[in-house]
Amino acid sequence: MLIYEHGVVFVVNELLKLDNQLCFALYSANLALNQRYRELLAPLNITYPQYLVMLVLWEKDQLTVSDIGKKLFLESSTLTPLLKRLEAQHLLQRRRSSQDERQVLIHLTEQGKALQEQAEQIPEAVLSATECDIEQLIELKQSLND
Amino acid sequence: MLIYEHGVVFVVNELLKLDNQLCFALYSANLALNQRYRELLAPLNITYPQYLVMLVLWEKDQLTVSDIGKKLFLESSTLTPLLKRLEAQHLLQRRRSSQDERQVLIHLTEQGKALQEQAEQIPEAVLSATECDIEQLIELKQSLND
DNA sequence: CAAGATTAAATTGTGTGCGATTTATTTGTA
DNA sequence: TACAAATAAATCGCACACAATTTAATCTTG
Repeated sequence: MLIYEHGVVFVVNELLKLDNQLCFALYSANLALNQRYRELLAPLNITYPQYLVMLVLWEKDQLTVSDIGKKLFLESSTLTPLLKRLEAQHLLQRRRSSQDERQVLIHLTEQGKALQEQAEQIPEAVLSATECDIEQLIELKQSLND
Repeated sequence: MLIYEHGVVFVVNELLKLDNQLCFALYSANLALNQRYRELLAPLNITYPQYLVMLVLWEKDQLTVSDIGKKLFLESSTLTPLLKRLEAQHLLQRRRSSQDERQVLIHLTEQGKALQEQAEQIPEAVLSATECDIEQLIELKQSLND
């Protein structure tokens, strides 16, 4: 900013432009991802966030709302209604913990467990098919979560 | 799937796992992005999608709703209410085209134009600051938009 | 043990997003 | 020129997503 002032300003502007493009790429990639999963999950009658919750529960059952929230970076204000919808579909049940009545334990129903097999038969991978650089995105996500 | 059946199944499973991780990385990176922009844009009193619309209009004014939709991959059902909110903030105006009364032309107000300078003074870049691989994500976005 | 602090979910209000449909206008064509 | 098809926005219903607040239970500390 001292001698090469114009140059520095230019570089900063270019960086901002690139940054905008980059963030927009992420934003619109996410839109496309949702679109893709909407079709893919239509036979299961669940949305992508609901699918994520099911993935978490298939991995480990009997979690609390905030356990799930920590794993998925979601607030109870998002999860509570979402979980109620999954409960309405008989995929899981919500029950107050007897140890700590503040907590609500989420556990899969038989139907919820059965859905896993159906989900595994969803044919193709969504992103891997596009043969993109994989590790980099995961690193990107890591650095975003700072 | 013929001779190395178990091996293939394993590879497919691993691919699906990786795919889930990758999509989740994208999903949660997008959550983090929104979070970051929420803070950044708080002084301007606009959301990230609203900011994207303003970016498009700063680049080229007098676009129709579907012009903006094509650039941002958004439907009129998303844009119409969003544009009404920006109009309510006096950042733009909506006017039926006289050439084609079906179209609605969006044009910036003086206040909307003035916001650009304020936006440029938003200090740092959001993503570039994390020094991630940049080209790769843009490529990823390209392949997602197939 | 009682009162305030903390914690876990739920609730409320606002703003995306999109599929499906509707309304109004324009285009195409018989 | 009339009338069906196509197009552009808008509307409606549903599902996230989160900030701010509320409710209920538990913990802490005097």
